[in-house]
Amino acid sequence: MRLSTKGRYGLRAVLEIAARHGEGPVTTQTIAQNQGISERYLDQIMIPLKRSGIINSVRGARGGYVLAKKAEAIKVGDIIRALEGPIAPADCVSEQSPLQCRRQEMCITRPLWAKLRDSITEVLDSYTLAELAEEAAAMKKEDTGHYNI
Amino acid sequence: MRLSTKGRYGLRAVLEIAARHGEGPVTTQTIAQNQGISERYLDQIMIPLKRSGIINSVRGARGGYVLAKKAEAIKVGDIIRALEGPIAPADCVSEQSPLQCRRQEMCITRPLWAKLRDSITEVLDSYTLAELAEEAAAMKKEDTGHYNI
DNA sequence: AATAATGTTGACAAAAACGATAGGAATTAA
DNA sequence: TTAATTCCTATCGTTTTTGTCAACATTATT
Repeated sequence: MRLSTKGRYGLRAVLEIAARHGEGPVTTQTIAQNQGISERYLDQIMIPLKRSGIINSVRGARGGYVLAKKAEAIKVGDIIRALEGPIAPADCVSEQSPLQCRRQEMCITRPLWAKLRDSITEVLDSYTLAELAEEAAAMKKEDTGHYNI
Repeated sequence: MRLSTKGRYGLRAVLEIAARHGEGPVTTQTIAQNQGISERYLDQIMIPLKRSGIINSVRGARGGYVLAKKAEAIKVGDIIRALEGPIAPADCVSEQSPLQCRRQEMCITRPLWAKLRDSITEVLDSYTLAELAEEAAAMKKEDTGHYNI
């Protein structure tokens, strides 16, 4: 029951991009420095985020990353799914193509896992990037803006 | 966001013990056969379950495992915690001794992880073994009782 | 005494997570 | 056009997790 660093770093990265909206493309260097993440590792995280249509890249000098949609339209769940795959406490209740087990109509624990999955998605999909970025902006006024985890 | 086999197997094992209440101690052999789990692996799973006071062991011939308390008093969450550790989507919001990060009062994502943790525990602690075992008993009447995942 | 069961430890392999490195390819600014 | 900047991809190594197996000690029953 643990999120990997990929999902957590990814959310922070996108949050950083959202916070710098209006400054033009944000480089991985900027994100890595501000968030204390390895820049190379960050490179790998940005790829699936781009493929999922959450961010767009701008190549060349003065390039970087920008949000692909409005912050209001990006759910935290989208970011987690892009980086960690479909949400599934057990394979048999995966959001995408759940694994069929021999007697799932006889399985006692399956309904429990399904309820757990729904509960998780409900939380992750209830937060949009805009809501989180707003809080971030409020916090930044009081400090340097360096935040973690 | 995935439960390991330890937790899932463990729940099924305890469920099997609960279902065989009245038959005396249940051996790992019986459980392993019925659930299709490696007996050696099961050995390792039983240890933390015993340490957590969920089951008791009976050594020697005709020994095995029995529930340490009434099935009504055992929550699914207890079993998961015993086998997977404290519930924590991120270390900073662990149920037990959360890891302090430098500026947690400035962290934007932390409240989100905390809410996620609460949502997970709420589901896992809402199910008792008795409730699940009841369903299992009802199902067994209609079939051989071999169920998975 | 023999048997059947748990308790404990260690070793092991496979997979995933984590992070670093290197070398392009593409674009823009100068 | 050249050089700088940046994305992009692939690979590699380390560590941790996951899952399995085996050997031996301990205990209780028969």
